[in-house]
Amino acid sequence: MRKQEAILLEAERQFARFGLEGSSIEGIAAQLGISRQNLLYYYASKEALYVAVLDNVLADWIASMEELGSVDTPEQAIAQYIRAKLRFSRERPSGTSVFTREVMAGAPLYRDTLVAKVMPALKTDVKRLERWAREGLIRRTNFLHLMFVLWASTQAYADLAPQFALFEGKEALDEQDFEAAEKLLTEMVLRTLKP
Amino acid sequence: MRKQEAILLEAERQFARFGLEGSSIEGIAAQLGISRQNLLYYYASKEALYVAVLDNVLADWIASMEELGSVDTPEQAIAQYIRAKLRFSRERPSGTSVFTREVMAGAPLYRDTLVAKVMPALKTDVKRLERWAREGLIRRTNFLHLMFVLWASTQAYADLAPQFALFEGKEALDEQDFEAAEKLLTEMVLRTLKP
Amino acid sequence: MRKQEAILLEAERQFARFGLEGSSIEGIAAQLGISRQNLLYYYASKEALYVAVLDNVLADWIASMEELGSVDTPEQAIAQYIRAKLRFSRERPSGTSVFTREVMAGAPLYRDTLVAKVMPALKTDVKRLERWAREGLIRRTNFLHLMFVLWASTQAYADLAPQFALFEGKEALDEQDFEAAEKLLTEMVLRTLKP
Amino acid sequence: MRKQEAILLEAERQFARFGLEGSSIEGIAAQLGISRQNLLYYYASKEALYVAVLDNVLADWIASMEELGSVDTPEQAIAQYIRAKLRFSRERPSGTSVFTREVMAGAPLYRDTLVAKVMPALKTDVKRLERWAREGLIRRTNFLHLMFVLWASTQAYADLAPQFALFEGKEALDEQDFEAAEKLLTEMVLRTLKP
DNA sequence: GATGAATGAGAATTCATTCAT
DNA sequence: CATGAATGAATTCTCATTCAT
Repeated sequence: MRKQEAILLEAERQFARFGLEGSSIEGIAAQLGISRQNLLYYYASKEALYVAVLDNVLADWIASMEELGSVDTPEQAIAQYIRAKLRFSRERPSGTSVFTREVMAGAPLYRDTLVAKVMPALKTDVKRLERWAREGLIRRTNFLHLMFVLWASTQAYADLAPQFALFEGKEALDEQDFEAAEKLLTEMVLRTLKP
Repeated sequence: MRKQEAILLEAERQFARFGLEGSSIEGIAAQLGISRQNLLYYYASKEALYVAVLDNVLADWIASMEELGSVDTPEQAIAQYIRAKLRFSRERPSGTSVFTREVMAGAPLYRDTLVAKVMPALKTDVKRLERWAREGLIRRTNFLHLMFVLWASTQAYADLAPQFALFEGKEALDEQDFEAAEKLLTEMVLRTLKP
Repeated sequence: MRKQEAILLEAERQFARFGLEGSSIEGIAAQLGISRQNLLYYYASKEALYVAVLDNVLADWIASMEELGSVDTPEQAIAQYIRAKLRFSRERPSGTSVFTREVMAGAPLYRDTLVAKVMPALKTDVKRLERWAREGLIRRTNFLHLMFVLWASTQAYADLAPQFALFEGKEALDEQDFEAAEKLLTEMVLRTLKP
Repeated sequence: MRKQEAILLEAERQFARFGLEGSSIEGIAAQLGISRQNLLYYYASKEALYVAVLDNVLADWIASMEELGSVDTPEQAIAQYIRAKLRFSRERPSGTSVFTREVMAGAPLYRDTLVAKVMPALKTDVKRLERWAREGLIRRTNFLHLMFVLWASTQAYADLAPQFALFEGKEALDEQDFEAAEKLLTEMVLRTLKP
């Protein structure tokens, strides 16, 4: 269905910007040139639409992070992780922000999914870092908080992009910003983990 | 007035969690045990209250960051900056989050203040880092993005605290988390900037 | 058509319980496992369905009351009338209640049919009672109101059945209740009419 | 508050005629010349208003039935009961009908109150009849169902009044009808209970 | 200061109904 | 026959705000 996806994307955009309560079904439908009731034909309620948006973003996010398994060295793995996460922030800033908003609200509607799907990925990453540390490939540090910092930083290039751009005197972040961010973050982590 | 401040703090808490549209004057007043008309006596409108909250948070934030000037070495300065920002995230998580939300929405109501009051501080910090780099005290890197990363990370310990806590299996972040974060971030930045 | 009747019966059940406005085409269709559009294929509108239900109930009611003509004594006639009406209340409680609801609403959609088809039957009954009174077979009393009372009482064993059952501590009225009602009502009327 | 009562009475009238779902807050408010929101200022929701109506009717009904205690003979008691119940049907037909509608729907919102407040009164009445029977003052019969019949009949003079009037060719039931009903019902019961 | 009363604006849903396929 | 798609009309309810006291 073309239409369902269009609704999903527009809803994502508005939820990201205005939050669940700040967005209206009317506003989303209007932007798409359809009637409010027609939108409700596809998604039975605002909340259902919201959850569908989260589901959709999460699925894409998981897909985009999955390609990372087949990497040899810690350096490559870390560089790839940062690149993938930043790319997602760049290509899907709204999706990223909807998640941040949900988390900031205490994840009232998405806590279970967060625990079921996001937490395991994080735990796997931490365990891999710990294994590498045991093998002497990287220096030991607080890997969980390292992941938090990486998560927060890469996320911010979507969530806080307007502020960053404003401070740079730009309309929006551009490719150079994302390259600089990637370079810096990779540098920071690699230096931190150098044995 | 005791009451004005109480209103401000409760509003801050609710705006942080539910956003501007997700919060209601009624809800804030109810939590304080006063009538919504009485609240409106102190703050003429919801938007006025919201701006007052932002003003209040910003003033406290600026105050808490100002003590940093009189420090000798880059190492001390950076350690202090991270400590101060994390302390603010810990002690004023709601205030921090209200700001993040406002920024995520594109700062519709607070853009000018952001430019007038926050940007200069950031520019000063960046310039100081550049001076130190010229003096050979620290390694040159993209200082602006470094500040972004620091901002994002420290902010996240307020905004994403529920998620971090959830992933740790805790009810809320505790002192150890903030200490770990401070240690890790300082370590990361210092290693990044080591000449 | 099997289906038309199934629709009619399910609609009768829901109209009886929730009223015309309290019932929805969707709800009736769902109970039958068909789509609401399909239901509308058989009955062009909700109102049409409602009238069809009333027509259907009325036809069956008239049929069930018609067998009464060929009875010899007043006693037998009265006993039979009460039995027939109670049996209808028992076997077709929903149909009975749809009628009561319509009447309570002032019969906005069914007044004419009521006058054309129900009133004559009532008048016939009253006239027969008056004839018997003239012949000295029964005591004279207000026969019209007697019929009202009989109508109301027998009807109530459908309409108010949930309340009666509740007061008896039962889930629903059972055979004994209907037998008791029949016995009592017959007794009451016969004693009332004994010359 | 004059206004609260006015709302209650108008709501009673409309709920009686159109049912809970068939009535609209807008319609009730319009009839009173106030805004929909103003009505909601007094009663927080449609359901709350509905329950308030039922509470109000029940209180008045209980009050109107309470005067019956101080009566000497069964004959007087029965006559008084019928008179009181019919008077209530006459003076408060809407209140009576709201109750009937609620019961017909299976008492989804008022079952508990029905059990707590109405059932005891009925049980008391039945017990009193049984005591009189033991004392030989009245003939024994099924007193519970006798009460049901009385309830149904007297109730019908409110609920089915439009139909009765229609059958009599009147606009509405008048004093004579209620007198006839009272006379007939009393007669019926007394004859039924004559030892 | 504080609150009862009132309202305009808007938002989410529900629902009957139509139309094309 | 049956249903996916779409919409107009209501309807409940929430909420910020105003005003009088």
